[in-house]
Amino acid sequence: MVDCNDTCSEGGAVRVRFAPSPTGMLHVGGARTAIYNWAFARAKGGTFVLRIEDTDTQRSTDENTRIIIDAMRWLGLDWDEGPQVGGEFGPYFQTQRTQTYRAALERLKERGAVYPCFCTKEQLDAKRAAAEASEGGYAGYDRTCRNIDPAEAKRRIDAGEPHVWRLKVPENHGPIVFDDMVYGSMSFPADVMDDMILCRTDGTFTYNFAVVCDDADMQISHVVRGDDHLSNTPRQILIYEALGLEHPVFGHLPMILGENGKKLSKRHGDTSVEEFRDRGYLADTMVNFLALLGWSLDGETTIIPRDVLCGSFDAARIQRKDAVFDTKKLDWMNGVYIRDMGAASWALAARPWIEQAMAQGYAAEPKAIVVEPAADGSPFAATAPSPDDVAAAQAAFADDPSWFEQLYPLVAERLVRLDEIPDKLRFLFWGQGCVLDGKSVQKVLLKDGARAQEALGLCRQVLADTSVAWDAETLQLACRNLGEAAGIKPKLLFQPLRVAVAGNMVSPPLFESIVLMERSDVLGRIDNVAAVVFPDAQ
RNA sequence: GUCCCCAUAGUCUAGAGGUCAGGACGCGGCCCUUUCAAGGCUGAGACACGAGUUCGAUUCUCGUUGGGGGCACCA
Repeated sequence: MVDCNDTCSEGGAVRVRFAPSPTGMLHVGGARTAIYNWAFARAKGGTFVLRIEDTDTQRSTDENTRIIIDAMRWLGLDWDEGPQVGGEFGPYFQTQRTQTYRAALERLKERGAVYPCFCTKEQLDAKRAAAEASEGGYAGYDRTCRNIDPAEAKRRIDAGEPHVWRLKVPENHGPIVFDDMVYGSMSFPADVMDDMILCRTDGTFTYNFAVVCDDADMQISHVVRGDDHLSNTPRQILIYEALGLEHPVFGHLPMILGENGKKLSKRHGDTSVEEFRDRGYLADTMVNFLALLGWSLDGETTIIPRDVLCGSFDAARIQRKDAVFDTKKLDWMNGVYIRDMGAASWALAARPWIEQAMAQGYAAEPKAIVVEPAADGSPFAATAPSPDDVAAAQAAFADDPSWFEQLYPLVAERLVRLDEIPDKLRFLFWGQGCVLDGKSVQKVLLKDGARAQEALGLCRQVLADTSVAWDAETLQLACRNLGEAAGIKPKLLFQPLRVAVAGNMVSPPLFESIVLMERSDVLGRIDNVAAVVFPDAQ
């Protein structure tokens, strides 16, 4: 490991970049790379550049660019230069920088550091296939065109023969060495380096060439990127040397692996940050969790607010070992952040799911009591809300957002993800209807000798008494006292009420929930449930 | 085939010659409790293996094994 302070102070201002290619959504591995660059820049008072590497026109799309930028904004990784914010080293899309690559290539031609190659793709594929099949394996381009006489080459180019430009890797170069910010002293033998293609037949430029040009032109001081580029680094250094430029400091990050220890893939859960967002993980959680995958503050602290992260990010503490993405820990951390965020920001972040809960609640309303079989263990059958239900939910939220902050205490300690909200809060919006969980009905309301019907009656009596304040603590005490007088234990008194009101023996706090509902709805619901569950009673 | 990297509990990690190998997630138990949680206390659980170096290795060196990555007219 290299002491970064040395390299930083020598090089002057810290300029780092995150350079995603818009060939897909923002992958969590990419997000972590972005976080490290961002935190490093902030910790060093440097500049964080966002650059879109869209040289692969086949796979790059504007849609993906938009998604990636949105994800960066959502994560709160603000960039100082790049798309939407500009900067003096723009443009920040590689497809708009071809002139600079062309100029660089001309420079290399003048220096005799490149040569044209007339081998066709088909010829190269065939050669590679043959080499791989043979004993020695493939050892790179065989340099057929490297020794073509320059005059001859010029003749063929002028004749319009298709060709690419390759880097002429110097003979007898000696090992390529550099100090990596995380891996320390690195050394690669130069004689195994391929004469890589810099400019394709169609005149477009390859990644390795484009990054070097861009990083040089944008005066990037530290290239912090994924481990998968470690082997590319000596090739790029060769290009810097051919161009007569100093190379930046490199820092390579270990990979993020899936729970199976293999490369993270869609097969084993979500991989893009927008998928995590849509499942109700908070941006703060993602930044904290990802930051800790391969880096530690002190080995003890796990909850690290972003201001601490970008205040104390130390590249020397970046791990060299690949890390496994642990969803269980992510869930735990999200719960911590939810408990910590406060009602106002929760209501804001949770809005889509609260509206969903309401819409589903309305959809179930026709005052009908539905008993769901408990066979599959799922508490509720999904009832599809109508567009009207959805519109009503949105209107309610828009009407008085602050009302919804009252829901926070009901679920703050019970949520792992925001997308669990509908399941937990739907019952509040059922009106006088109720979707009863069959298992809960059996185990609580119809339990032998539990006096459930009596308990329900007692509670109803309290809830119907308008002289008792509609306040959670007051109602709870009044019920408790009545139950005590009747010789019914709290558990046997409250559980039946819980099932009648929430439809399930598991729910958010009972009376805290009840006081958020209309008294008439609560009483009506209890009556409706009783009528269904105890039909012969009266 | 070739080049490169990595190796502390199931997982994320602290550790940089002498530590009771520390913390976190998860898991078990107890407490709290009208459910579920949250919270508190507590328990089990790791230095991949083999040689060296050393008075002494988790820590340094080499090897083995096991993982991972690169070697494209992809990025």
